[in-house]
Amino acid sequence: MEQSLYIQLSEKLIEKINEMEVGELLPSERKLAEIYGVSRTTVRLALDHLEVRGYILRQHGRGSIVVDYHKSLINLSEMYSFTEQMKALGQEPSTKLIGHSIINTNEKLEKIFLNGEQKFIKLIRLRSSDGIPLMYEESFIPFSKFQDIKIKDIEKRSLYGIFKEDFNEVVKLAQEEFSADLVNEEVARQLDVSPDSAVLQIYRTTINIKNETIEYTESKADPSKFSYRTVHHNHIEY
Amino acid sequence: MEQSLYIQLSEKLIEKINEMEVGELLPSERKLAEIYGVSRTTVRLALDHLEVRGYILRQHGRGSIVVDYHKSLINLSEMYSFTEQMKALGQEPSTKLIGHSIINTNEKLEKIFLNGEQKFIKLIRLRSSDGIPLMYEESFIPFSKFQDIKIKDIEKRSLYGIFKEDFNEVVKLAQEEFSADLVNEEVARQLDVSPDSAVLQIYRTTINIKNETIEYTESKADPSKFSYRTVHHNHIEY
DNA sequence: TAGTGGTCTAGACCACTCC
DNA sequence: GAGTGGTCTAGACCACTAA
Repeated sequence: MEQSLYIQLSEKLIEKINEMEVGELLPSERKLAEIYGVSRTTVRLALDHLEVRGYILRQHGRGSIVVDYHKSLINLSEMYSFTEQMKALGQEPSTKLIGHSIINTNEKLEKIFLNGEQKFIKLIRLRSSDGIPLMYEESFIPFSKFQDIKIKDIEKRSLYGIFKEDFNEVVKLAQEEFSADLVNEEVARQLDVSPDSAVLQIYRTTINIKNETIEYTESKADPSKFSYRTVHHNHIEY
Repeated sequence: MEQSLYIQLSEKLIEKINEMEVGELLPSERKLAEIYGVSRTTVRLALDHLEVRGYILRQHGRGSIVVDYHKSLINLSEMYSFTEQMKALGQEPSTKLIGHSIINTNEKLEKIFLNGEQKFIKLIRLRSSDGIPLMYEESFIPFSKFQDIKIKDIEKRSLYGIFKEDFNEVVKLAQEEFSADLVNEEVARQLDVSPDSAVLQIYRTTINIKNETIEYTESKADPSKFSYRTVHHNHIEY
């Protein structure tokens, strides 16, 4: 599959940016268009892409400024994928499947999935990076859609990869909610933290291209080892 | 100041979307261009704006689908402003200034501000919504830039409003980090939660248009009353 | 196959920054 | 005033969805 021009251009520009210092200015949009033989529109699409991902900031009348926010970001507007994010930060992710079962629906799951599904597959996973446990995750996926999932694959492939390759379910969007909680005994043991310590609680709902909910996950992260960073751009006036 | 065409168009489209049902399709981009007498580029800019803010989803070959994610979101790519976000959710925000002092720099602040600033103004605020305390915030702003700040205004105006109107400092971008912690005695008392309960810990650094750090804030939120939601769109392949 | 959103071009004018 | 990013136009072709 041939990538679009502006994506290719943004990749070339990332290489260039990696050789530059924070605070330096990129060539102007018109110059970049000339250098790479594309229209200014395409250059702008590539720069939009880089701005959202924390490689540059743009300043009206001045230019595109190199920044390094991308280095410390778990997430910008990209989809969350533990595996991908850890690799991007130069760490070696691993997943251990602690348990799996088929459960009946309950009030909470009904409110989330809204499709009358009666049974769900529950997956309990421990996520580690460079061998250190970071997150304890309980995931729920509808049985009718994913009953043929290969349990053995779950430790080796990402859940979203399995969804796409084996079930043709493409994740379009995820909603996440952040909160905090105290650990229980089981989670404390798995994460190797003291009982009654605080954990970062993340609730994630993922939605496919047809607007159906296909996954709900509750994660508990050790706050001393895993935190979540994001960047907001100011688009509105104050 | 005249707003750009695509912003005006996006506002008109929000009115239209508010009269539609979730799941309905907007007119096609070409039709919208014709209806509103603008180019398709302008329509696309307006739709980009709406997609990022959770009003629509776009599906290649199908159309722009009305969704209501904007209703449950504390944040999309908009800047974080407690006051604005609470109002958007239909709640009445209030701020109580618990304390303020001038402090000397320390190792942590030096690493964050990186400009050799020697003194900082420290503000301790309690943020409430409809009279219920949600967040305990400690903010640090450079003394040399903001020494003339009117302390009395802080309970009445938003900090970012004061920055802009009184100091001509426009916030360009904010970085936030989410973690979790146990409350201490003072915070437990202020938030009216039991000692040793967990709080959502938020660290925020805000940066102005010249790339200078102008504020650093540590917030502790009561997780039973305040959580943080966000949406990620899938731009990459899995 | 018709219609949709996604990408891309060439060109124009405006608003802003910096000298 | 020169150069920059921001907005806008008119038009084209491609890739995808749905009937």
